Amino acid sequence: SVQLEMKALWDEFNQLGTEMIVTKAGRRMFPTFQVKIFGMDPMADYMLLMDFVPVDDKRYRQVTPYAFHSSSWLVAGKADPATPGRVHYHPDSPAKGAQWMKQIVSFDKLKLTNNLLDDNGHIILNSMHRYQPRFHVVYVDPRKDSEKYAEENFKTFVFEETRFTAVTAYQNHRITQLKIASNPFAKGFRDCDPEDWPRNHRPGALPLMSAFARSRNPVASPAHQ
Amino acid sequence: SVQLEMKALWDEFNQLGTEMIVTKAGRRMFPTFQVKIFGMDPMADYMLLMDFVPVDDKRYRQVTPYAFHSSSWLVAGKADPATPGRVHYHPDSPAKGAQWMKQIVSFDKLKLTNNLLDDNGHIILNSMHRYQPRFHVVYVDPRKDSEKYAEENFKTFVFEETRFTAVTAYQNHRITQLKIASNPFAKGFRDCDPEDWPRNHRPGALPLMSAFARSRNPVASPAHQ
DNA sequence: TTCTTGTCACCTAGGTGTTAATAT
DNA sequence: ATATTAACACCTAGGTGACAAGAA
Repeated sequence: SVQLEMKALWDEFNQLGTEMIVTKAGRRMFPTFQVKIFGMDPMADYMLLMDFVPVDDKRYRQVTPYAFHSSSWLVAGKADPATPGRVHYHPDSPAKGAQWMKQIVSFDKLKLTNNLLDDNGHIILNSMHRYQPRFHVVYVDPRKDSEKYAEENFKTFVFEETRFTAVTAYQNHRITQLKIASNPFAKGFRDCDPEDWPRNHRPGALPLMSAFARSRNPVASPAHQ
Repeated sequence: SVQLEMKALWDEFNQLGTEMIVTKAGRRMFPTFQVKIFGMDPMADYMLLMDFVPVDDKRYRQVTPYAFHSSSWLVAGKADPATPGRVHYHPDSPAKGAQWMKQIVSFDKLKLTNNLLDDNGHIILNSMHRYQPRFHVVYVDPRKDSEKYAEENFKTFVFEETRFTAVTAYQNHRITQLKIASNPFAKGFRDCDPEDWPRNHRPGALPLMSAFARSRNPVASPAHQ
């Protein structure tokens, strides 16, 4: 069995409608997909991997800018042609069950891109489409004709609270604020509670949102030469 | 067969008498021990590891400060009691031969410590003693009674130019300068040739040494109160 | 006196959202 | 009008030798 780590945080994002940035160079997910695993054979080898499947066949649109705080999306038509269905193997694969079970397994090397020609092995997604991450455990069968048992050596786990919309820029300002509040790498954009987060964070108690229009980069205004 | 990477740099250090810092928290080696590997069975599993053996049974002493530029050492007596003979497994172990051969194998996670009670799995060495790094390749024998074949499934490689003296502070100023000149993390201490190194570096052409007594930290000179 | 320790400024390396400019 | 890109300030995380103070 598998337990999703940081479930409370995932739930908080999911309630607002999680968005994940995709870039040409590849962007990590936040929250990071992390799991605790139970019930493996400690001595057997396993491969761990993830893939991403479309939640529906729709393409989404930004809502009018003045509803930026809203979490609503407009359906903009049918989905774009499917992207190459890549998978991401956890870099420690293959490893023994004992190794996988003795600590949290973190997919923090996984990156999302919208570059259809990506050759860094990143996961390719269509922006403005919704995706469901999936987690797969593959038992490395020592038998010679292991291909025949592929079916039974394969187990898939889906956590619906990890669904998200791929975007090139955040659409919902509350998602932006929750990312800033909870991702250590975005600390530079925080306004308040320099020490209250994430130590004393209770899920459900949302952080104070900062004023919308605060300029934090007074430098470098090339001013349209 | 195995080929040592950055051999020219190792030679340059070795000529001066390589020193490696050991600290309580653990310090990486520089140069980093890196190898290219040839002739493995691409489909077989291997473990790669390193250990460190004393070069002699001597303890060394600092020479008088006014000979700081010299690379000479005084023998200070017999070696201290041997440290726990730890080994460092390359973190990617075990992996297929194909995986090991397709790129340079770098032991950049290996750290040296002088803390006999270290529980971070670092290599424990005695300061002021000389050591020879060794590189071992272990074939993971799929046979049930693999223990019996341990002898033949084991191969050791020694590069004498990687010998060094463990120290808590550099003894030879020319070693310090060569470290500063060639280690990217020490760039803050460089005086000259901000771009000539290491791009245009030819082994044998030693970098210009900076003036000995140049204060780069004008702050905090308590001046012997 | 010789050696070790802990702190520090200064780097490398790379993950954030912001912003202005560009593309569609 | 909407979506994407690239440069950037500002972080996290951690690897350097210098230095002063402490230990042996």
